[in-house]
Amino acid sequence: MSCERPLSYLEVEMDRVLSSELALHAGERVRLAGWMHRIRRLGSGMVFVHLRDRSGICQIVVEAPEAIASLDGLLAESVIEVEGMVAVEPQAAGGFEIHNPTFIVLSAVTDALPFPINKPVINAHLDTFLDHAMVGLRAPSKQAIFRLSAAAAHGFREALDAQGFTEVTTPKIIGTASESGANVFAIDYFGRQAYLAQSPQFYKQIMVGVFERVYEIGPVFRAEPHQTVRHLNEYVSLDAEMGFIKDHTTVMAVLMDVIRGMLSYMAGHCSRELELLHVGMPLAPEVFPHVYFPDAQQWIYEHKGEDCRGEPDLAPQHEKWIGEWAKEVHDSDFVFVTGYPMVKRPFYTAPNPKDPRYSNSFDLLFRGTELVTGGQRLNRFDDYARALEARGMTQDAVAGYLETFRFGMPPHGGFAIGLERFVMQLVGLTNLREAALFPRDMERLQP
RNA sequence: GGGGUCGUGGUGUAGCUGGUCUAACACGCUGGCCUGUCACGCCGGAGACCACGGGUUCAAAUCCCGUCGAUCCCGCCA
Repeated sequence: MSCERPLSYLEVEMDRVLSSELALHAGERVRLAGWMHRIRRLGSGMVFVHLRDRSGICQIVVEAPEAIASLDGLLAESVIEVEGMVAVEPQAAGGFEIHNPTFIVLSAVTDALPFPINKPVINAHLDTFLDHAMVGLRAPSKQAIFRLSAAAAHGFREALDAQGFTEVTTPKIIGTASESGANVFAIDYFGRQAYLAQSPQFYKQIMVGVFERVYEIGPVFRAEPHQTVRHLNEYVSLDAEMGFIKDHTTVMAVLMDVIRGMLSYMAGHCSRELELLHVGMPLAPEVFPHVYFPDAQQWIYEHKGEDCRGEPDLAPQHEKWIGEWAKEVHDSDFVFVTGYPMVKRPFYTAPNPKDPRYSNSFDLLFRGTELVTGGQRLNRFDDYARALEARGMTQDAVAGYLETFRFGMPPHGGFAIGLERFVMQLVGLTNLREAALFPRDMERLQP
């Protein structure tokens, strides 16, 4: 029996140079590895290969006949290892390129891609793209979207960690369809009926009783039969919940801090992606403008001539108008709408003590689209008992949840940001599906 | 769930008031030319019985009906 020591990460990576690091190795012979992003065969003895790795793209100039021959028949996306000389070359993008290369083909591609992915614009319908997302996502412009997505989540974590929040993960398979029974997916759980969680709401509140401040990044599942550019049946929710608040305005203050944290993390770490996607940072003032729900309706009535006063909710068009108002009058791409009517909010929502028709809750609109919902929750058991009764719900269905409130819960509240929506609005995508790696909607389960 | 629009080579489109459409263009693929390309360029080539089924007509990619698929709006939500 042999007992060979596996190579460490450092040893494995030791002599691999990334395409973005050529400047550090001018005049040296280096080894690179990656995908053949593009190959241009100029006649008689000159070939340009663009090599793509996780750091970017660099150019390799091939002139030796035997090196050119080693690339025969290879199509884009072949995986190759290259050894060659780093040369200073003003003509090359970035100022450096690889000369006198030799190649090892790690994985040859001989079939044409379903559509070219090395063009500035991907020329494929969204549906076609999604059918081939496994390879389409390699396109730099598509990569950039999901690097931004990752950075947004990172910024969210960083901002909340700094405020003493603890990250938690809660079950996505749950035993009771609690919050609003109609919108959950039922699954078979060893012969019993179970459901996919449509929100970590109950668990994050429970965890406030443990940690005071918690957050969670995870998928949520909505069995809503919608077919629009801003809905998915599975999406990533950035959830936060905190105890010992004054009311929903405390939550709003934390949320503003988080949004700014997300944006500044992206600005600091994703300049390349932001530039590639032509994304301008949104206007996010120190304090986001906010408008009380009935006042928003009154404003719409007076300025847009549409009378939605008394309606329990705002329509997408109303949200667009509010967003325009915030931008024009307050130089902000973000705007809070506070005090949504209690009838439109779930049973755990805390009412406005001065006018119990309205709630201590809010939505945050980002460029005219709903991005965040949040608010203050009830925190006393008796209030829950009354709220459930008023809605004709039984305590049995949520018994475990209610135990939390029987044994002492502080005034608390929280919010949930839709990650894909955030990225969609930031980048200016026209369809939320472009902000999800493998989106799930009513029709799509693959890939 | 209600309504609108659309289905043409691998991809994106043109054609669609019926008639040399033997289906055009661009990207991709492919043969050739070019030693500085980087959305290279130039000359050739392959590849689509026009989503599927039925109907009208002398004649259908084109008009009608149905089916399937896609897409957008509304409702609902993040």
